[in-house]
Amino acid sequence: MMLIKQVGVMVNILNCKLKKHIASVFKSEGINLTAEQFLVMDTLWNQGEMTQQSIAYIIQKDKNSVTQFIDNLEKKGLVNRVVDSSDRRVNNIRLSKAGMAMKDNTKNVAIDILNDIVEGISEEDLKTFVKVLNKACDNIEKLKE
Amino acid sequence: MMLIKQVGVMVNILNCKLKKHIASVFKSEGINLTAEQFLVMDTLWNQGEMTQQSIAYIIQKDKNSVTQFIDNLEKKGLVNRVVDSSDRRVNNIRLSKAGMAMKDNTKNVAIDILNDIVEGISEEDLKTFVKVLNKACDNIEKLKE
DNA sequence: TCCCTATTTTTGCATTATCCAAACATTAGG
DNA sequence: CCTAATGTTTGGATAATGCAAAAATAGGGA
Repeated sequence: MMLIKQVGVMVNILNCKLKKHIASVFKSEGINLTAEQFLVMDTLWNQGEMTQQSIAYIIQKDKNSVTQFIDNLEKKGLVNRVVDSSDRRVNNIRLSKAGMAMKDNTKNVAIDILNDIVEGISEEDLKTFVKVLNKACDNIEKLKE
Repeated sequence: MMLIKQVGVMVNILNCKLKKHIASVFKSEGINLTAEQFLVMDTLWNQGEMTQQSIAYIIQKDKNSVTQFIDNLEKKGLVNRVVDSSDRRVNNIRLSKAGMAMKDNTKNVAIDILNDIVEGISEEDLKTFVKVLNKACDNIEKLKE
């Protein structure tokens, strides 16, 4: 019972601390991205050009939020909207040269941040942690139906 | 490596889904509280009247955020600011009758939500999950120093 | 008592994330 | 063609969070 209550509170607290920490390290490293913008960039770095809809699906945000993320990334000159040649409703989001250029450094910084954060946690516990995260998300999805 | 990347993404996703789900269930149950406002109310229900600073410490938010939470809860008539008699800088936050009255129902709804969400997850995995959440938070705190 | 500093909270201002509903452009199916 | 569906944008709203400065009060010396 006590345990269950911790889940709700702690997920919220960890998420806030994590976002704040990422913002702070990114800033000190000269990386001008919010946590959410990083999620988008990371998706593009890993999987290349894709539609806003695919991005929304992968990072599990709604389309309005993604529109805004892309707006901000476009303002920063990191991505471009390219109208799809076979379906003109679709925007393909393409990394700009600047967006490409920051890939390696930013990914390294992100990996370092996460390594610092999981310091002292066993591989096994980490596996369980991710498993529970996924299961909880699935459960929430199922509750919607 | 893949595992570590999941941590950052999944914590963000779970937190969003959780907040959204709580908002939706609270709404359908006629409970007019955001997730953060609930954290404040729950703290007051459990520990009684306390200062904004103590609340901020317990729910791990900064003082500005807490000021806003209390503003909104006060507007809803759920809490009152009571100036401390021995130190007039301090506001003691006290539950109103309405704030008290919603306690049992709201706590039950919250417990039900969390039980639904951890459905199918073993007690042991849940313990590990909470342990990792706490450890990760601690790690972030230590990185600040 | 008076001054300086520390503490608790508020204010003002800004950014960001998120939501909803409606609009828009385009495509696809009958 | 026309209608329905799809991908995206827009407008309008609330909320969380951050920073810096201000306001009110307390407390410790000189």
